[in-house]
Amino acid sequence: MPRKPIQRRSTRQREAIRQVFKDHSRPLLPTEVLKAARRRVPNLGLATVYRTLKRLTEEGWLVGFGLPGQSQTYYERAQGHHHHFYCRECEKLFKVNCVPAHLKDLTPAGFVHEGHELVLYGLCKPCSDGAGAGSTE
Amino acid sequence: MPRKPIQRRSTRQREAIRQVFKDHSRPLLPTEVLKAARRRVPNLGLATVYRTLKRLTEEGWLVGFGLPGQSQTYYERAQGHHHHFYCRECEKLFKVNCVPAHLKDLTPAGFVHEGHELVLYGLCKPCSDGAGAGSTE
DNA sequence: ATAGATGCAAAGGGTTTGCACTTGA
DNA sequence: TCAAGTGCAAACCCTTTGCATCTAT
Repeated sequence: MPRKPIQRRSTRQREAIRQVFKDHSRPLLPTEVLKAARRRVPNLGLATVYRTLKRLTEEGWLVGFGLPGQSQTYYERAQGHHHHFYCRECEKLFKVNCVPAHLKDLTPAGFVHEGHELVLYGLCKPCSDGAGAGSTE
Repeated sequence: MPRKPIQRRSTRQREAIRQVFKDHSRPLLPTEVLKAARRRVPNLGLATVYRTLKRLTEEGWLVGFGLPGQSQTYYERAQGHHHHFYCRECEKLFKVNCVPAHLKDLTPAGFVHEGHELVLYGLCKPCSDGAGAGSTE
């Protein structure tokens, strides 16, 4: 039986959430998305944010990822494969280029490599310079 | 003032938990540790497991890490730096060698690299061969 | 009209914490 | 002795889900 493709509607909430990601380049937490999206849809609910993030991720418009040791999931637009540098001082995330070849080489013989997740951590330039947190909003 | 170093006592619970990690080479979840340790200390509590895992990690005897997209934290003995390959089929974790130099090179200029976390994922050999899950207990 | 979407509150899963009791040194 | 450690239950945080209501199409 041909499964009927679920219809997707365009709602104020959904568009507001999409816009938030168009306005921010850095990875966002669900609560950050909620806060930002509420500027357009004041009574937006957190459940809707979660449902929408999940939906947009399934559609491939967003990608979610978690930091080691943190239970929360960050989301950002799915544009180009890259990784992250996490500053333990200001807790911001920075994009880092990927070197697929090297990483793939680590895959044990006979194993099928489908993807990878990498997080570097330490201090970002602003923090290592002794300055306070930078402003990479 | 010289801060008084907190005294560490040797208890049945703590030794039982340590023993669990000596008996298993693969990363374990807190509940798995609980289950295994209860064979020695029947009425061991989950809270004690969490407190002990935290303590042993602070002492450097264990290392904890999380898989992208999973909220749980795995623990294993801190012996030699390495990473993991996660099989999406049988959900087992395999050790993978590390290539520090390459990863460190990804660190943006001016940033201080203190560490990194890498997870490769795909199919392990047994699963890609069409066989059921292997037995890498 | 009607299936998809929303908001709220309740429920879930993992982890932490408060507190009285127990125990190792 | 007595502070460190433990067990239990309640509390927490993040996320999902049930359900009545709302709204694109």
